[in-house]
Amino acid sequence: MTDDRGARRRRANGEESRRKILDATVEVAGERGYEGTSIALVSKKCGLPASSIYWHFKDKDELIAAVIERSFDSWLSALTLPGEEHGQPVERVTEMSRQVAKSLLETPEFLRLGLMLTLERRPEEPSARTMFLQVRHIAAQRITAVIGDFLPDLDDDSVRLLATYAMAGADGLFIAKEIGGDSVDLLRLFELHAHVLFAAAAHLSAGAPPPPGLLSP
Amino acid sequence: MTDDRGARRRRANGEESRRKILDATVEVAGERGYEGTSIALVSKKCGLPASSIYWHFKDKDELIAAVIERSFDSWLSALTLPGEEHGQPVERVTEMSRQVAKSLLETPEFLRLGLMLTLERRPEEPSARTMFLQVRHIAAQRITAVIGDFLPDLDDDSVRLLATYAMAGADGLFIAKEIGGDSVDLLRLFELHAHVLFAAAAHLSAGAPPPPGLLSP
Amino acid sequence: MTDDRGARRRRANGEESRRKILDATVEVAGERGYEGTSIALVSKKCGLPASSIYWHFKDKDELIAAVIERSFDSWLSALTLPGEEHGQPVERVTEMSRQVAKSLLETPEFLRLGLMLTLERRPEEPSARTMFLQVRHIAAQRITAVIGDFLPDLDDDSVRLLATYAMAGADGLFIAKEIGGDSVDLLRLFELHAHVLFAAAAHLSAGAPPPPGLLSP
Amino acid sequence: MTDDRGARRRRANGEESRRKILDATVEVAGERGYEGTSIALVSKKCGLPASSIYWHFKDKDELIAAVIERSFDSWLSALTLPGEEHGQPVERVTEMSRQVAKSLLETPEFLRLGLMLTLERRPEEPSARTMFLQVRHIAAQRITAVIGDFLPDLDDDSVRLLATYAMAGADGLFIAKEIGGDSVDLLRLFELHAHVLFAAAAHLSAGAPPPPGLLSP
DNA sequence: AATGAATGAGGATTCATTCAT
DNA sequence: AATGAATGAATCCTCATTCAT
Repeated sequence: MTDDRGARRRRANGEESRRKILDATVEVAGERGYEGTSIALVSKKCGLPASSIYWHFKDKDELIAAVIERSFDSWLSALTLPGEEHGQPVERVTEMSRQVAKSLLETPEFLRLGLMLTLERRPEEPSARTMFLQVRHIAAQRITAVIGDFLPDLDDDSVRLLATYAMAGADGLFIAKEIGGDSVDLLRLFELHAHVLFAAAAHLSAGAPPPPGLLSP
Repeated sequence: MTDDRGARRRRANGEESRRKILDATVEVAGERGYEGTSIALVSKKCGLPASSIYWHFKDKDELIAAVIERSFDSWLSALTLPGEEHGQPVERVTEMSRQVAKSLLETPEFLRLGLMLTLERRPEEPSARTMFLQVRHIAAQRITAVIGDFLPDLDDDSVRLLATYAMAGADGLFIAKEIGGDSVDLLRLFELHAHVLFAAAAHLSAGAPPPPGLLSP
Repeated sequence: MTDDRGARRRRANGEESRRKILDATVEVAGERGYEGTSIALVSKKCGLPASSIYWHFKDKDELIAAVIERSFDSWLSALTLPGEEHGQPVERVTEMSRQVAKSLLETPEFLRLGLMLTLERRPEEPSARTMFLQVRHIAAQRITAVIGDFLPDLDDDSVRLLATYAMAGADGLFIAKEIGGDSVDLLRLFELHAHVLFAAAAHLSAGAPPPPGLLSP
Repeated sequence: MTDDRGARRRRANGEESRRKILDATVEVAGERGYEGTSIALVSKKCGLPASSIYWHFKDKDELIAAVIERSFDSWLSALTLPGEEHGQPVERVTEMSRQVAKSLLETPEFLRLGLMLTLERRPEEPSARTMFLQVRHIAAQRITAVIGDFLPDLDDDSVRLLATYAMAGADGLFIAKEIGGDSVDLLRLFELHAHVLFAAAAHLSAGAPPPPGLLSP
């Protein structure tokens, strides 16, 4: 049995190698961004020679795009959103926020790398960046759907605005956590964010000048 | 006279060269981040040879730190905050938000580069990153002061939480604008953000007073 | 029956694969020479994985040698030389020239690749080069034979010189065509070459100091 | 004095370095062609690190183009063509041929590399190839001029044909020498070539006047 | 008869930086 | 105050080839 393992080690195993490469790449790219990710470093981290990486991925760009894709998938699946059947809006949105906060605490590489790619404005858009914007678009659509569901009276424009604001808050809070470290209570901030979204919704549906103090108890 | 002029010229050129280098660097670094900024590219953009850049700046790290510093200064000076004497809280905060939104639209390189540096988690913290965190800390203190001023009843913890939330919103909205481009109405979003901050304040001050120490580790 | 067909199919595929590889290699090597021909490129062109190429050919050197060999064969067979029985020398040589010109127009890869290999002076003579020199030697012998046949009075040295000159002309004209493209009338040039060979023969048989002006009308 | 030399060695000397690089490159490229010429090999031959080569030349392509240009110049200047004032046509052309033969024996790298580039048909024409074709075009014009001078009665088409034939002969004989080595008497072959050109001229001017337009497509 | 996977060596080129002038 | 030239380390990527299946 143990002998077998030794043999297996020597045997080519594409699937596993691919996984090892991706694992190493998330780690490196999540720390250092697109340019900072060198094939040599990934190679060292995953134990495979650089040329083997090129067997599995056309080039660095495709490698990082693959990382984004996989990270998003695993991040999404880590997000066990509450069913739609129970609970009141406030509680459900709060629960969602909590889920997102937790997932960002557990797998921060996905968003960190994605935001780094987003902020880069290089001439030749790397496909990794495009990939992130795509998966982000998917997330945005989900949020829009949820908001439209919860607040059926809101016009489309306001729904979109609210969705943008919701995502922006998540991005910003994530960054705050990255900077502040342990001194930042991400869960509480996300709770606040959830609460506040209702205020925003009220503000938007009430139309211009929302009566101040409406939201305070 | 002519000698004097020649001398002045030469000295002036020194400063002009420095400026040209910094100008080129904001452009490049704002597009490509820390690693993506190469001395050769900066050299090509500013027309001066690479070795001249090293006459003005010790190394790449110091160059980018200088860029951050200068960008922050010019960003701050573009921020003509309203005096504290007039207006109601709501209006004043709204006006502040508008100012910030406008400044981010005008000089986005500062925050873009800063956030890129922030997200990078490289082993040897470049002083450019540290520089950004410092200037960001200054900004955070100002916001905290303003909030404490407006809402004197709020406990310190809540003020800090609110300040964090305020900055996070700004960061997130900036990113949303970077991604969405013209389809994102940054001014309106910042207005919403201002409103929302009051709701958050209300939530924090009225809601079950947060157990002290919850936020600090 | 069906089994048989399956078996035959499989065996036939072996040969077909070999052919596909050779086809791809002529194309690539005719364009880029020995060094410029990469197994990866050939693999992409023929659709078979690189390792399959190594099943059919020991290494790159042998692959290109095989290409040379096959190209020479097909070039030779495209060369329907006139029988020795009929016609006068002038006409027969002219016809030969025409044939050679036509064959070079139809399958230029053979000579192009061959000349590329010839001009390369690398330390370790690749067997591909040797192969070309061998087949070239065969061609040279044929020409020598033909010349000796036509001009029995010529001494061996002069025959060899003439043969060399004949081949050199063919090579040079081929190159001229490669450079000049459509603006070069290869057929007419080869006709001229044939004519001129007789003048050369006359010059050589007349012995040293050829009477100047003998050839002018 | 000797000390000075030691110091000079350490001192940067662009002109000399450039020359050393070019010298090394002719040697390598003349032997191995475009693809076979590696920057590492050139670096080793000239003693300068690879990165220094990139200070003097944008890339490999430009380096080899520069080699072609310089080689052609030095080849041309090695060609001490006889003055036009004295001698009979036959002798003058014979002398010219001898000069060309000698120059090709002395500096064969120029034509060898040039022909190698010529034969390559890669998609992205390297500028080195273009450069060779340009200098070759200059040479062709000179030959055309000389022929037109010597044989004023010849129509333009025939002059061009003859010039093409003359150059083709030179190319072919050069290749014959490359293949045959010492067994090939290049000087005698070039003498033969000179003679033959007169025969060709006679053939063209006396023979049925070529139908005009025959050569143009 | 074929191929997916692996691999070390080497390819061209760019990097940040230095140094003599 | 500036710069032409140099340099070693690193960059991404391709090379020819092998091997287990």
